[in-house]
Amino acid sequence: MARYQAGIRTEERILEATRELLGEVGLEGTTLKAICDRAGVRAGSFYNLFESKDDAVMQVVKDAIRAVDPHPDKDVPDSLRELIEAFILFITGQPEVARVYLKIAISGATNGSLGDQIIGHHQRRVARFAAAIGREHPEMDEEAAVARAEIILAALSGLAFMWMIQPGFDYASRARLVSQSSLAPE
Amino acid sequence: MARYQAGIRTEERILEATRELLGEVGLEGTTLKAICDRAGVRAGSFYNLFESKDDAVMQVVKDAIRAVDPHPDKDVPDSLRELIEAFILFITGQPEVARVYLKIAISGATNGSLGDQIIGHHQRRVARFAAAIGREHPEMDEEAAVARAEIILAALSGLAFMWMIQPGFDYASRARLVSQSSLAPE
DNA sequence: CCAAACTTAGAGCATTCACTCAAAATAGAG
DNA sequence: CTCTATTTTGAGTGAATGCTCTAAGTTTGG
Repeated sequence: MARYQAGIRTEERILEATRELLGEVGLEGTTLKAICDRAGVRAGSFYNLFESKDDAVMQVVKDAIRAVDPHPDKDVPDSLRELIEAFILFITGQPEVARVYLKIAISGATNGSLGDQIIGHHQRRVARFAAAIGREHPEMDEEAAVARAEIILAALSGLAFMWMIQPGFDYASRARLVSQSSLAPE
Repeated sequence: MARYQAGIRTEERILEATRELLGEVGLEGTTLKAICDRAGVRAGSFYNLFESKDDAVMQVVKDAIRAVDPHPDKDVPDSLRELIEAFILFITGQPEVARVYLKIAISGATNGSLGDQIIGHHQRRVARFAAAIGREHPEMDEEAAVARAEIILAALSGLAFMWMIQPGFDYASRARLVSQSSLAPE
């Protein structure tokens, strides 16, 4: 299954087109035709490289998350502060991709693989936050750490929600308040 | 424009069908055909009574909000605690309609009238929360009251988000913690 | 019972969507 | 250069979608 250069470049063009469209016109406007038009490709080529439209969208979302992941190589444990900063960067750095993420997550897992994958990612994120909290507060039992992780993520998500509705909302600084208050002793 | 009884009953059946469908299959599954099938009505009748599909969805969402509104008659000012309880009731009482609300809000106002209306409603809600806070804390200036209202709504929304992703999440009690902490002096 | 107003039916329209497929074109290894 | 594997094309499919329109039917007030 040796790839040719042409195919690899086409794949990149398609992902770039998908990323741009998600940013410009949201998930609704990111149709297959729109992706193909922008990438300068016909539908057949798209399906030679991707399983489905959702496949391409999911890759873009995953890339965006990965781009701000503090330690994509899994061996280094991350601090809560780093994780929170990564979340802030994810929301502020690619707001429209983040919007898609939240939207799909809210839509639930009934919609098929896209929702399933994002919810799965979210739950792994909760676990990662909880692990960091557990590491920094050894006196806390696991249940309490998970509860705190959920609250922190709820706050970060809720602030993101407000920001997306009210463009003037100062997301980053409010989110850092969450960081401070959550890092303080109970 | 005197209404006949038949038309009024049909309108109610359509709204009931829409409400049920939003709860059972979400916004995606609530198609015109599904609504009409369940209401036992043809498309023509639907459009005799509603401007568009979004019109019917919007009425359902508005009704749900209104049903838990502490003081629909505007003269009585509401307390912050009442407003928070109303929000909790909105989320827990009709979770799937609330899901639709959050989803449309996140989708933004570019999607047309549905998004516009929900964002408008949201902003009125912020103002109402801020007014209640201002009433209960006369020493606080207006800007601070608005900021606090935004944070409270962000927390409530974020918790709702978590609940929708993790069904085991105990929304009501966590949300009441927001209530307590936000009612405490600064 | 009449007539005007309102309601309903239901076929059908125009559009959009994600996706398929067989054949032509091209790239790359030997 | 040749031969094979990969890539690209682009018309086409079938299934949805929201919505329209006209003719027929029903309700209501007088």
